[in-house]
Amino acid sequence: MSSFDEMDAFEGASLSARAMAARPMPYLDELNPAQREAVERLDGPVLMLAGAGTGKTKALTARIAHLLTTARARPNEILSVTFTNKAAREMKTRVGRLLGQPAEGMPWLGTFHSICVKLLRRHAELVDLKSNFTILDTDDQLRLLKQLIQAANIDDKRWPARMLAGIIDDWKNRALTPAKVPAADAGAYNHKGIELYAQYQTRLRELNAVDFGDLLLHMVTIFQIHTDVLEQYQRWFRYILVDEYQDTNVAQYLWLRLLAGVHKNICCVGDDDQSIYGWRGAEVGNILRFEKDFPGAFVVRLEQNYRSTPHILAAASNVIRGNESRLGKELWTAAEDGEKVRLIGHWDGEEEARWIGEEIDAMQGGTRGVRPIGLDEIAILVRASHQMRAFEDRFLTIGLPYKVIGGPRFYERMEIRDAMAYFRLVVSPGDDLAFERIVNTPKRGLGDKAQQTIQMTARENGVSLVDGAQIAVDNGLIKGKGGKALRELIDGLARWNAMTRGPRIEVDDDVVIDDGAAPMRFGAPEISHIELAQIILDESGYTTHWQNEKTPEAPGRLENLKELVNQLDNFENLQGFLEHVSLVMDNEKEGDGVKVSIMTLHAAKGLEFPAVFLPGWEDGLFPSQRSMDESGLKGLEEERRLAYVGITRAEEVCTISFAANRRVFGQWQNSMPSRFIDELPEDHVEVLTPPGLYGGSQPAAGIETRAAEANVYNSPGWKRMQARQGQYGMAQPKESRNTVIDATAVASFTLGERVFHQKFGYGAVTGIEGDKVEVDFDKAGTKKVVAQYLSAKDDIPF
DNA sequence: TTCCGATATGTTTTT
DNA sequence: CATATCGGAA
Repeated sequence: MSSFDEMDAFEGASLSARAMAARPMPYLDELNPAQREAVERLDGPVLMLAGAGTGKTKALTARIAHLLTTARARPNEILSVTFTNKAAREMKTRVGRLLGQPAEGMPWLGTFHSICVKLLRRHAELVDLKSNFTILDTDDQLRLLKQLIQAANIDDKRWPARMLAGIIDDWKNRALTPAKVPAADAGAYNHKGIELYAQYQTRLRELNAVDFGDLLLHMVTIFQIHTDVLEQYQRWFRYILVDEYQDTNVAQYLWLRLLAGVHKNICCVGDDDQSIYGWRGAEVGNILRFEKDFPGAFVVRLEQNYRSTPHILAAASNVIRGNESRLGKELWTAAEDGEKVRLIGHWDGEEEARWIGEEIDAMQGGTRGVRPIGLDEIAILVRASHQMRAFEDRFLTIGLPYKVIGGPRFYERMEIRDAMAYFRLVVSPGDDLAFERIVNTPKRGLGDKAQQTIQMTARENGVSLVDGAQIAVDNGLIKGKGGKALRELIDGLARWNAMTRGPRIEVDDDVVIDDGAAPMRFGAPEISHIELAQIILDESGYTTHWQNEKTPEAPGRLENLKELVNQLDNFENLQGFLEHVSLVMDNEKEGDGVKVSIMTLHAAKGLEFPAVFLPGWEDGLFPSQRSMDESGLKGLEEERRLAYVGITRAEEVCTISFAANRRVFGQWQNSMPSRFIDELPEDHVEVLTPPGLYGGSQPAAGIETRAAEANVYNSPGWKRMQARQGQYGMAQPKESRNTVIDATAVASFTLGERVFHQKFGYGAVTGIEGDKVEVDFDKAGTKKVVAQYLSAKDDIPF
C-alpha cells in the first residue's frame, strides 16, 4: 500500500505554500461582513447557510484562497467537493483567478464521484477489485440486471429491470451493502430484491466493474473497515469544503463525516430551501443536523442577495414560506424595485410557446422593459424535459436561436456507446459487457445461438468472453459465416490492443507510477490513440455499417463518430478518455453563439439570468403529480423548493405562465393553474391579460382562473387555430412566400424544390400531402415533415 | 438470423 | 405521439 510521500508525488503540488504566505489578501476586501466571517473562520466546523444569489461560491473560493495564503494547507491537502463537474470547474477557475495563477495544484477539488474514483483506484484491492476497474453506465447496468432477472426466472414485465436498478441505487445511496439492507426492505422487488442485489454485486466484482453508486459505497466500506487507510486520509486532508451540502445523500454524508472525524475542519455550504434532489437520495436532514454532528459548529447565514430585484425576491420568499421544515432565512437586497413578477395564462402549450417567443423578440428589440435583453441573457426553465419540445418547435419555425442545456447527451447516443464499447474492449479485453454489446454490431451473423455458445464456452473454461469466443472458434463450435466473422473480430481486438503500446522496454524501479495502473514496461505507442480509434472503427466494419445504413439518422451518426474521434484529441490515451466519459457525461459544447437557453429547473440550479420564463405552472405538471403521489407532503415541499429555485434564477424579469390545455401522450388534457400561483404575493405580481376582460385588482385567489378564462377565446393562439384550418399545401407563387415562416404565413413547395430544415439540413421535395411535405434530405434521408418547418433553400432564417 | 411491421407503453428531475 | 419491444415472415 502507498505511503504518503508517494501520494505527494502522485498528486504533485504546483503552488508552494511558503511562497503564498507573504501574499496580500485582496479577496477579503470584496466580501460583506457575513461572507468575511465565513471565510476567516478557518478552523473547526463551519456551516454556511447561503441563500440563493448571496455569493456562496465567492465565499467558498475566497476561503480556499485564504487557506492557501495563510499557509494552513497546501493545495493538495484541501478536499473540496461539489456535485457537478460544472461547479468544480468554476471553482477551479475562480480560485485560480483569486490567486493570480492556475489552480492546477488542487487535485482534490472535484465531484464526489471523481474524487472517489481516484481514491478507489488506489485501494481497489481492499474491495476485491483491480485498480483498472471499469465504471458501468446505466445501459450496462440494466443489461446486467436483466440477465440476473432472467436467470432468477422473474417476469421482467411485471418487475422491470429499471425498478430493480432504482431500488439498488437507493440502497447504495443509503450506504447499504447487501448484508446491511434492513429487514423492512425485504419485500422489495417481489421479495427478491436483496438476493438479486447480492448477486449483482458479485457479478460486478467478477467483471472488475463498479456502477456509479459503488464509487461512494466502496469508499465508505473501505474507510469503515480499514481504519489505517482512513487515518491516512484524515491526516492528509487537513481542510474539507463541501458545496451544496443539502444535496448530500447518506453515503456521501458518512464519507464526509469519516474524513472530517478527527480535526473537524469541515465547512459545509448549503441552502435547505434549494434541496431538490430528494428523489435521488439527498437528505435535507444532513444540513438540519449539522450542529448536532459537529458540536460547537460555527453557523453563518448569508442573506444579502445580489442577484434579483425586490419583487422577484418577495415572490420567491412568499412561495417558500409555504414549507414547514426549514431552517429559515430571509433574503434581502439593496437593489432598486424593478419590474414585478409577471403572470400570464394561455389556451394551450403551443400558444404559451408562441407568446414567449414573441416576448423574447420584444425584449431584444428593446420594445419592452427598460433595456434590450440579449438572447443569451434569457432562459426558459421547465419542470419536465418533454415541455421543451413545444419551445424547440416554435423557435425553429420563427428562427429564434436556442440551445437546450442538458438535453439528449452526446455520450448516451447509440453509436457513441457502441464505439466506446469497442474502445473499452481494446483497452481491457476482459470487459465482457462491452463484448456483448458489439459482438454482433455490426451484424456478423452471430445470433442468440452463437452468443450462447460463446457464453457457455467462456463459463466452462472460466475465462472472459473474448477468450471463450477464441476457444469456441478454435474448436469449430461456431461454423460458417459467423465463425469466420468472429475470428476476424477476435484477431482485430488483439491487433488493436497491441497497438495501444509501443515496444517492450526495461524500466527503472524508481519510476514514479502516476496512474495506479501497471508499471510502464512499454515504450510509446507507434501510432497515436486518435489514429488507433479511427483504425478500430474502420477495421471493425463499424463505420461501414453506418455508411451502408439508409436510415435518415445514419449521416448524423457518422458525424457523431467523427466528433467522438475529434474529442480524443483532448486526452493522452484511450484509457484517459474512457475514464473521463464515464464521469462526465455532458458534452460541454454549445458554448458558442448568442442563444436562448432552455433547460429543466434542476439543471438551472446555480445559474442566473436577467430574464427567466417559467412555463407550465399547472397542477399535476408543476407540482408534479407523480412527486406528490410518491412522497406526499414531502414531495410537494420539494416541488415548492423547485419553484423557489426557479424564481430566484431571475435577475430582472421573471415571467410565470400556465396553459389551460396541453397535449400529453397525444391526448389533450386540461388542467388547473398551479397551486403555487396562489402563493405568489399579489403586490409583487402583475397579471398580464387583456384589461377589458380582467377588471381591476382582485383577491389573489381569483387571479388565476380569471386569467385562464380571459385568455381562452380572444388569445391569438385561438384565432390562429381557427385561421389555419386547411391552409397548408396550397400552391402559391414563389414570390409571395415569406422568408420567415409564421403561422399566418403559409408556405408552399413544389416537387423537386430545394429546401432547408433546421434539424435535417438541405434536401429536395419529393412529395406533398396536405400540410406534410416529403423531403429527401441530403444528410438525413427521406422524411415527412410539416411544411411549417421548411424554408426555401435560399432564404434560411438565421 | 434478420428485417419488418404491429402493438403496447410511457413522461419528472441526474452524478 | 414516439419509441421500444415483440412476433412473424423471408
